[in-house]
Amino acid sequence: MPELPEVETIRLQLNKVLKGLIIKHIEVRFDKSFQGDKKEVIGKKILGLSRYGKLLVVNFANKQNLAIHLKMSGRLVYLSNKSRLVGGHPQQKNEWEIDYPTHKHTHVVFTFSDNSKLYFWDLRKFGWIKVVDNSKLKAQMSKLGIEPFTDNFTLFNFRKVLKMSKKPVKLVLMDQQKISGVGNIYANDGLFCAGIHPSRKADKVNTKESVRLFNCLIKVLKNGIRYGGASSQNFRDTQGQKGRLQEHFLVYDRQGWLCPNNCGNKIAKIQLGGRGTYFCTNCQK
DNA sequence: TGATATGTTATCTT
DNA sequence: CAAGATAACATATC
Repeated sequence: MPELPEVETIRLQLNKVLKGLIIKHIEVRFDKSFQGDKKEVIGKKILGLSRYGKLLVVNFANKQNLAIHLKMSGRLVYLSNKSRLVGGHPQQKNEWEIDYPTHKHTHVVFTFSDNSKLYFWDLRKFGWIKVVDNSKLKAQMSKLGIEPFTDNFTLFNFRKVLKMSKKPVKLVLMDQQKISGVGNIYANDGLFCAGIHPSRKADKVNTKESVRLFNCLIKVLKNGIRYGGASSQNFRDTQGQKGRLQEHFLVYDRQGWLCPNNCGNKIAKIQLGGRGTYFCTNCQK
C-alpha cells in the first residue's frame, strides 16, 4: 500500500539523513529481499534519493543505485547511532514497540559510515531491493506511465491515457504503465472527489469529467503527502510512525459509512480487478 | 478455519 | 494476437 505519497514521505525523510553517508555493511537475512551484488554499493557515497512512481531509488556516486520497491508491506526504518526506537522485548504485541534490529520480518540491515542503521522490514516479503546501474535504471523507468508532479503530467497527456483504454477508469488510474504512483487508496478517493463511478469505461469519461479527475488526483495525492501517508494497514515512516491520512479518507476503507458529501447515502464496496473498490452510488455516476 | 487485504507479474482465457 | 481476467507471491488479522 505504499503508493506515491507514502514513498515520497519516506524519500523526504531519508534524503535528509542519508545524503553524504557511505554504506559500511549490508546484512541480508532473507535472500529474496536483496538482489544483485552488494559490493557495488558498499564504500560508495550516497548522492541522494529519488522516486519514480512507487519506486524509491538511492543514488550513489559511482553510477550505481539501490532501487527499492516496498510492494504492500515494506518499511524502511532508520535508527541513528545513538537512538534505539525501543529497547527490550522483541515482537511485542503493541506495534509501536517492534524491535526492528531483531524482529523476524526485518530482512535487510544497512550500516552506514556513522554507525547509523537502516532496516528493511517486510511482513509479506513481496518487496525488494535491487542493485542497478544508471542505464538499467533508465530502462526500468521508461516503462512507467505519466508521473504526477512532473512536467509530463499534463491534462493533455492525462486525457490521452484515458481515451486509449476501454477498461474501467479505476484500473487505468492504477496501471503503473499508464499513470505511475497511483494505487488503490488514491484511485478510490480521487474518483469520489471527481464524482466518477469507478467502473466507467475510461474512454467514455468526458472532457469536463477528466478535468475534474485530473485536479482531484493531484489534490488527493498532495493531501496524502501532507498527512505523511496513509497507514490503514502496514505503512510506517522511517521513524516507525504511522501516517495520518487514514483519518481523512473520503471513501477508501469506508464501507457502510455515510457519504462525505452528506447526501445521506452509505458508501458501497465492490470488487474491481480483484481489488476493493469503494464509492457512493449517489454521487458517482 | 477460511476469507480478506495488498502491488505487480505471470499465466491463463476469451 | 491482443485484451481481459485471474492466480501467484506471504502472512497477519478478523
